[in-house]
Amino acid sequence: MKVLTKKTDYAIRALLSLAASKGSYVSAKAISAEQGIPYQFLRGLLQEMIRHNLVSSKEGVQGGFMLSKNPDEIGLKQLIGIFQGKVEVSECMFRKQLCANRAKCVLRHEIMRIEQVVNNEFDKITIGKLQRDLDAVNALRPASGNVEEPK
Amino acid sequence: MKVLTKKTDYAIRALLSLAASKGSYVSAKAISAEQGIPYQFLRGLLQEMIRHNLVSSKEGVQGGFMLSKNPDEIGLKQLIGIFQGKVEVSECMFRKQLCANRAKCVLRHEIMRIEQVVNNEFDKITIGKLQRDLDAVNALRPASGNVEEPK
DNA sequence: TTAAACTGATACTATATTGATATCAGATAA
DNA sequence: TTATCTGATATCAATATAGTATCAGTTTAA
Ligand code: FES
Ligand code: FES
Repeated sequence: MKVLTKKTDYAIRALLSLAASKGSYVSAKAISAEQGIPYQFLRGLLQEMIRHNLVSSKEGVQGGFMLSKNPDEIGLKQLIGIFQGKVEVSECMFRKQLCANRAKCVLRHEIMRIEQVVNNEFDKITIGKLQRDLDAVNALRPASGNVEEPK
Repeated sequence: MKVLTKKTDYAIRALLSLAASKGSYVSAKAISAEQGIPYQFLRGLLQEMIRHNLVSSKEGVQGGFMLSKNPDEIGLKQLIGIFQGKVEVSECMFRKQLCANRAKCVLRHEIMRIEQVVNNEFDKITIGKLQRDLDAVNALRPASGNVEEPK
């Protein structure tokens, strides 16, 4: 059970790159290099995020992408929604007859409760929060961009 | 994002069938009919559950399957672990170099917290609990096995 | 004593999802 | 006026999910 797919993972990283260069355009190429994301794959993600009004773009030389929202207004819940589809219990409830009385279905009820909890938690994690957390960590080891790779 | 795949979904239902016939063997055919689970698919699931000591079997005529544990000792967390692989954050941490200092990685940290919560919640939901909840619901509408299908 | 009702074990197929590339047209700045 | 960008698609490969088929062996009961 994978919580975050590559798409969401990459999208978060890309947004963190954009958040770090607030106010100026960053090219897909630059983000790709910085975050190690396959270039064309990233392009697709950025276009998807344009459609959802998370970023805006500028074409041509020196063009690129920029956040079109406050980083605190971009939550993981939304990103997961965009790139993985919203959290679903299971498709059991779509099979007619088999789950009669689904309004009272116990299993469904229990899992929707968990769904709630998860969504709430993911909603609290925003790009802004991650950015600040990241800054805090970087402040502790101010030297190079890279530290020793843990086992 | 699908929380429960068919495998887990079906496994839960099968276990509920077994729990309802405590002490006697129930054939895969019977479970398949009762729960609307594709026969051969179900067989595979049952065998997998034997390997994990959740059920035991008896071959031949009048053979079948039986719970080999107390229903309260079978939690959804374990079932998800068996049929969907244990909950993982994302595979980002396996790509060497890209996530240096992963011990302090913010995103990873946040998501592992959620992972904890989810696992705890899933662990609380056992076959025994579902069975009791189910009984309670059935007690409210004691007549036929089926009620009107909600829209 | 044998046929029907079972499970064990495995191989296979189909479909969907995920991850990744490739192309070409058009915009823009130097 | 060309190199650097994005827009928009089309395509492809790898993996995961869902479901089917087959055959061997066990057990019960007629
Ligand atoms: S609605 Fe499907 S298991 Fe209940
Ligand atoms: S360990 Fe991979 S994003 Fe942090």
